[in-house]
Amino acid sequence: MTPRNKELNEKVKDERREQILSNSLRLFAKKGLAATKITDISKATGISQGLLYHYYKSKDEIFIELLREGYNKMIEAALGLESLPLTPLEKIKMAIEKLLQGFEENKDTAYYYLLINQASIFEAIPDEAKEIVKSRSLLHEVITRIITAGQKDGTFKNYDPKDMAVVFWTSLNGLAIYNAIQGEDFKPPDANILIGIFIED
Amino acid sequence: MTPRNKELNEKVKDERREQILSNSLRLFAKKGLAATKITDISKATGISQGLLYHYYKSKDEIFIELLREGYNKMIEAALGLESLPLTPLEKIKMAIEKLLQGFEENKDTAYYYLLINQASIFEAIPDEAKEIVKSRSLLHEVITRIITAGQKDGTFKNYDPKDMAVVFWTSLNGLAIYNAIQGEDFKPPDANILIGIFIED
DNA sequence: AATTACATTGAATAAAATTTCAATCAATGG
DNA sequence: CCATTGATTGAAATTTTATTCAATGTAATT
Repeated sequence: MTPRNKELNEKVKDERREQILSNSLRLFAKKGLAATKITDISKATGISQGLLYHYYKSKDEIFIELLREGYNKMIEAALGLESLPLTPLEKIKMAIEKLLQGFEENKDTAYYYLLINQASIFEAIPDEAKEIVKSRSLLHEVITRIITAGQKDGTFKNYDPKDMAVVFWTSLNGLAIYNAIQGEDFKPPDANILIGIFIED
Repeated sequence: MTPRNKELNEKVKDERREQILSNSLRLFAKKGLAATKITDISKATGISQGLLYHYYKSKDEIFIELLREGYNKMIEAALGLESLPLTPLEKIKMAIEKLLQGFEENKDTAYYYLLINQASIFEAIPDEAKEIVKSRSLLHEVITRIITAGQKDGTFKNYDPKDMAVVFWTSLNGLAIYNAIQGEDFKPPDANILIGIFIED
């Protein structure tokens, strides 16, 4: 009865979704949600506009899915890092280095950062997206805990750990944006400069 | 012949322009260029859509004027700072403190930052805007010079001054964004944390 | 009070973008 | 090779946004 293998069909569908998401991520990051038109996405993906609606019911839905993906990746990375058997200083170093390296190697890392920024800054984004970015505080909490531990063991400077976490995230975020602006020309600064925020060297 | 005093008329016109610009700045910063509609601007300014076109021939034109204003303010501030009779360390301190203070006191400061970011990041902005943001490098150069001076006199750490300038600007930029996200809740972090990038303390 | 200049309006028009949908196509199991 | 399913298309319909413009209002000048 079934005219086509169910699994294969699902696979094709997943691949299409994947293509749409990956092109949308790049476009949203480079042009912004509002400036990215449905036709931009379908053209970039190489499909008709109609087909896009077969997979997603709106641009917003795609944006939300990407945002959720991005957030999950970041939170996973942060919690993973926290649970590693490393000293607080090693954890902070690793976070900075991995991120800088991520920017260079894989554009998606930076793209997700830009998406999250858009969702955080702009009012004109879907409510569901606004909900997702509220979990931003979770990331601050992870870093705050690592910093507090680093202060207890005496390696870190003794400023308010929340302030330090703010500086940590905002600096990396600033670098993500700088990376996006520079494009191919991006050369990450020496990670030790940033580490100087946390320790005397 | 002239039915109305020329100067008064000019003054009224300037005020209107001012109103339009000030409302546009806020809207562009909070919603982004593409998501800000002409009707948003006219409604916020309390004028008809038609009148908007009497003053500016497009949304882009308003954006470009604001961007130019913002850039000029920043470059003026940076060059002014550089020429003050202060030590390099005092200059860097002053830059950080003034900026953090500016964010708290005057929303426009942060709004201009967001505008510049949009113009830098997004592809879908007018060519003229792209031209303006190229002068971003001027700001990096000013800070690089101050840092180099601070290294000569022995107060600053000895990383590549260009790298340090990048970290300086990206960190402040990150804070500007954080400030925008937090809104009224924004509490600037202790400026000394950032100063730790430059000196041992 | 009449004239003039131009700010201002609001609605009409044009352009752009989104969404829907009937028709076609392609693959597969029977 | 036929029937079925659902992916895919392209264009029509709808909605949103930008732009133009004829008509009106207002205040200063003569």
